[in-house]
Amino acid sequence: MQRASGVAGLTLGELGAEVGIEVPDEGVRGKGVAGQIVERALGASAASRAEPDFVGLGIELKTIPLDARGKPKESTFVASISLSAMADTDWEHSVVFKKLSKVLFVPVEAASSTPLRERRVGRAYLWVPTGTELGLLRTDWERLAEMIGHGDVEQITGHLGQVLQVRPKAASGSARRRAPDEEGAVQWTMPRGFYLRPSFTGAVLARLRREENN
DNA sequence: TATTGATCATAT
DNA sequence: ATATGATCAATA
Repeated sequence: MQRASGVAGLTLGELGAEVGIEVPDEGVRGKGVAGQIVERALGASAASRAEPDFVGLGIELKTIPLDARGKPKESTFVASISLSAMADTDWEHSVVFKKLSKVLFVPVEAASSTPLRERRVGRAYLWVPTGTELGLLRTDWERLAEMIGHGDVEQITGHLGQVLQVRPKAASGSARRRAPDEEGAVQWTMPRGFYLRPSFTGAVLARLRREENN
């Protein structure tokens, strides 16, 4: 938290220079760069592993783009899905549950009119989900996991899930992964990931702000 | 204009 | 290839 408060107010360009990461001019080339910069600045493991970023602390780091009103501009990617493993996993053992047990949200200005390098980093929030929040996540996760396990992955759209959704997560539209079909055999489908809806992360941040002021 | 589906960059 | 970091851009 001390490190996080130390980077609040800096721009991505300034912080990127400190940690040796160049900020691209084109927005399309800068996807993820805010996360990379903040990872290095705060000393996260910075490895692409299915574990929390701060392994010893069990804390997952997420930058979150906020608009001028302080609301999330985008959904928050949580984890890739091992489609073949979903049938044998329950909520408490899921990677989503593990990653969301503790999350450090680091806000970043998101107005597309502001060049990436001029966007400022905000004050961080440490989110530990309440029982209510966990219940919402669990309900969505179990519904989606059951569909995948039963071979109905192709029936899943981004419309499903009140707070947690499943959406494509791939380098291109031609990517394919193994998944169970309706008879338990293999079918090939698009890689997918779990994402938190902006309305949910917005409500979470609003709660954390309220509690800060009380 | 909000949301879903598609895509971009880096690391192992 | 597949995980991480996400945002872009077409659609509803």
